[in-house]
Amino acid sequence: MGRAPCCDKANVKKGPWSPEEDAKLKEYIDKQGTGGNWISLPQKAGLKRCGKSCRLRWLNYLRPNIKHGEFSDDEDRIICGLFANIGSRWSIIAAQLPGRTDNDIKNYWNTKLKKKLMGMVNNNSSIPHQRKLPYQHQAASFSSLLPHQTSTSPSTASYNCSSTNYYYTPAARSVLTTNNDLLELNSSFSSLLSSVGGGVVPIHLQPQEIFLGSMQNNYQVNKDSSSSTVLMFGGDQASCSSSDGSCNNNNQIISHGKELDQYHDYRQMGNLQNCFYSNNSRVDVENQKFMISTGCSTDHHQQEYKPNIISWGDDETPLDYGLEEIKQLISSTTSTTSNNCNSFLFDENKTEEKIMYY
DNA sequence: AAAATTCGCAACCGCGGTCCC
DNA sequence: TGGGACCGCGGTTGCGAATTT
Repeated sequence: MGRAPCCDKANVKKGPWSPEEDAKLKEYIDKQGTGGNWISLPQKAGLKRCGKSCRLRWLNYLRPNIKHGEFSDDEDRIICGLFANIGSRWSIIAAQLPGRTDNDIKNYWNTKLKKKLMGMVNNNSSIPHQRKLPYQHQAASFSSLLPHQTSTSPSTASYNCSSTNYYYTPAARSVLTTNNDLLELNSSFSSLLSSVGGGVVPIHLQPQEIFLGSMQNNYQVNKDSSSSTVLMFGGDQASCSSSDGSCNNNNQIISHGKELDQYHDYRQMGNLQNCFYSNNSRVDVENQKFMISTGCSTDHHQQEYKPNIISWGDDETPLDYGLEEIKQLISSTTSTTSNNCNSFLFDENKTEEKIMYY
């Protein structure tokens, strides 16, 4: 009845493989092959290991043509693309990447790629001990890992900010440059924003203040100001679809309803005019944080706000995203840029009060 | 310089499907 | 045909290395 037990579990070695064990296993398989039976292999090869362990060691480390080291941009794109389509089917993804193992890809995704995808615009400076790339590097590397696409979104947005006091944090500085009174969104970040469903919000106004990034310390909004213009970036719906939302283009305020307790509607901060933001951008008044995201879920019944993609500011961004959320993000790189349905675009021929949605 | 913390990766674990007796 | 072993996969863990405090 049935087969013999695979191994004497009390008598097998566990833990890291020694070079001697590696050599034994490699030599045996080179000469004899696996024989299609991993369970009997360790005994034949003179190893005190479980067959499962031998198989894993061979497949993930010893077999020929295994690639070690950095993943290329192309590999990143393939992984992202496949993950968006099939999820964490690592063995299938690995089949598309010669020399890479499912374990390798899984580790790479969990430790680097996911964070690269989610956190590249996040200023995590408040998070202690966190290793992070320079902002420029993060933005550049992120944009390069997304699936190739063609976008009709402008690659660079410029904003006439002469006679404007503007402040931006180091996080914003990495994606914004000033050039003869023009505030420009770096092309790499601009394309990134559009690729993840965010958009550029160029407005022809005469703002008094522009705040980008964290609103901590010196970057606090002047709550008494009646003329501050605040630029925010983030994906949005093409219409005011929120059930409790409002949309007031005439007053140059685009908002999507009252926010939950800790995430106030920006308008509640004062008499701010010319406040543009998407329903996915939030200002955490209590903690004075500015957050953008390309997607969020607001459970009105549970009174819970869950930013799930990007935050920007001195904010501890949750990186523990759900599979569907990550897939949604990656998927949006193709769906939103192909039809621009989520991107803000400014129509130069229109009046300053109007923003067109495409 | 030492301790604390976090990261990265190899290896293990457990489960579901398949195979074999 | 049923029960148990095997296989392969994805999730999790453990630990050394790296980094920060």
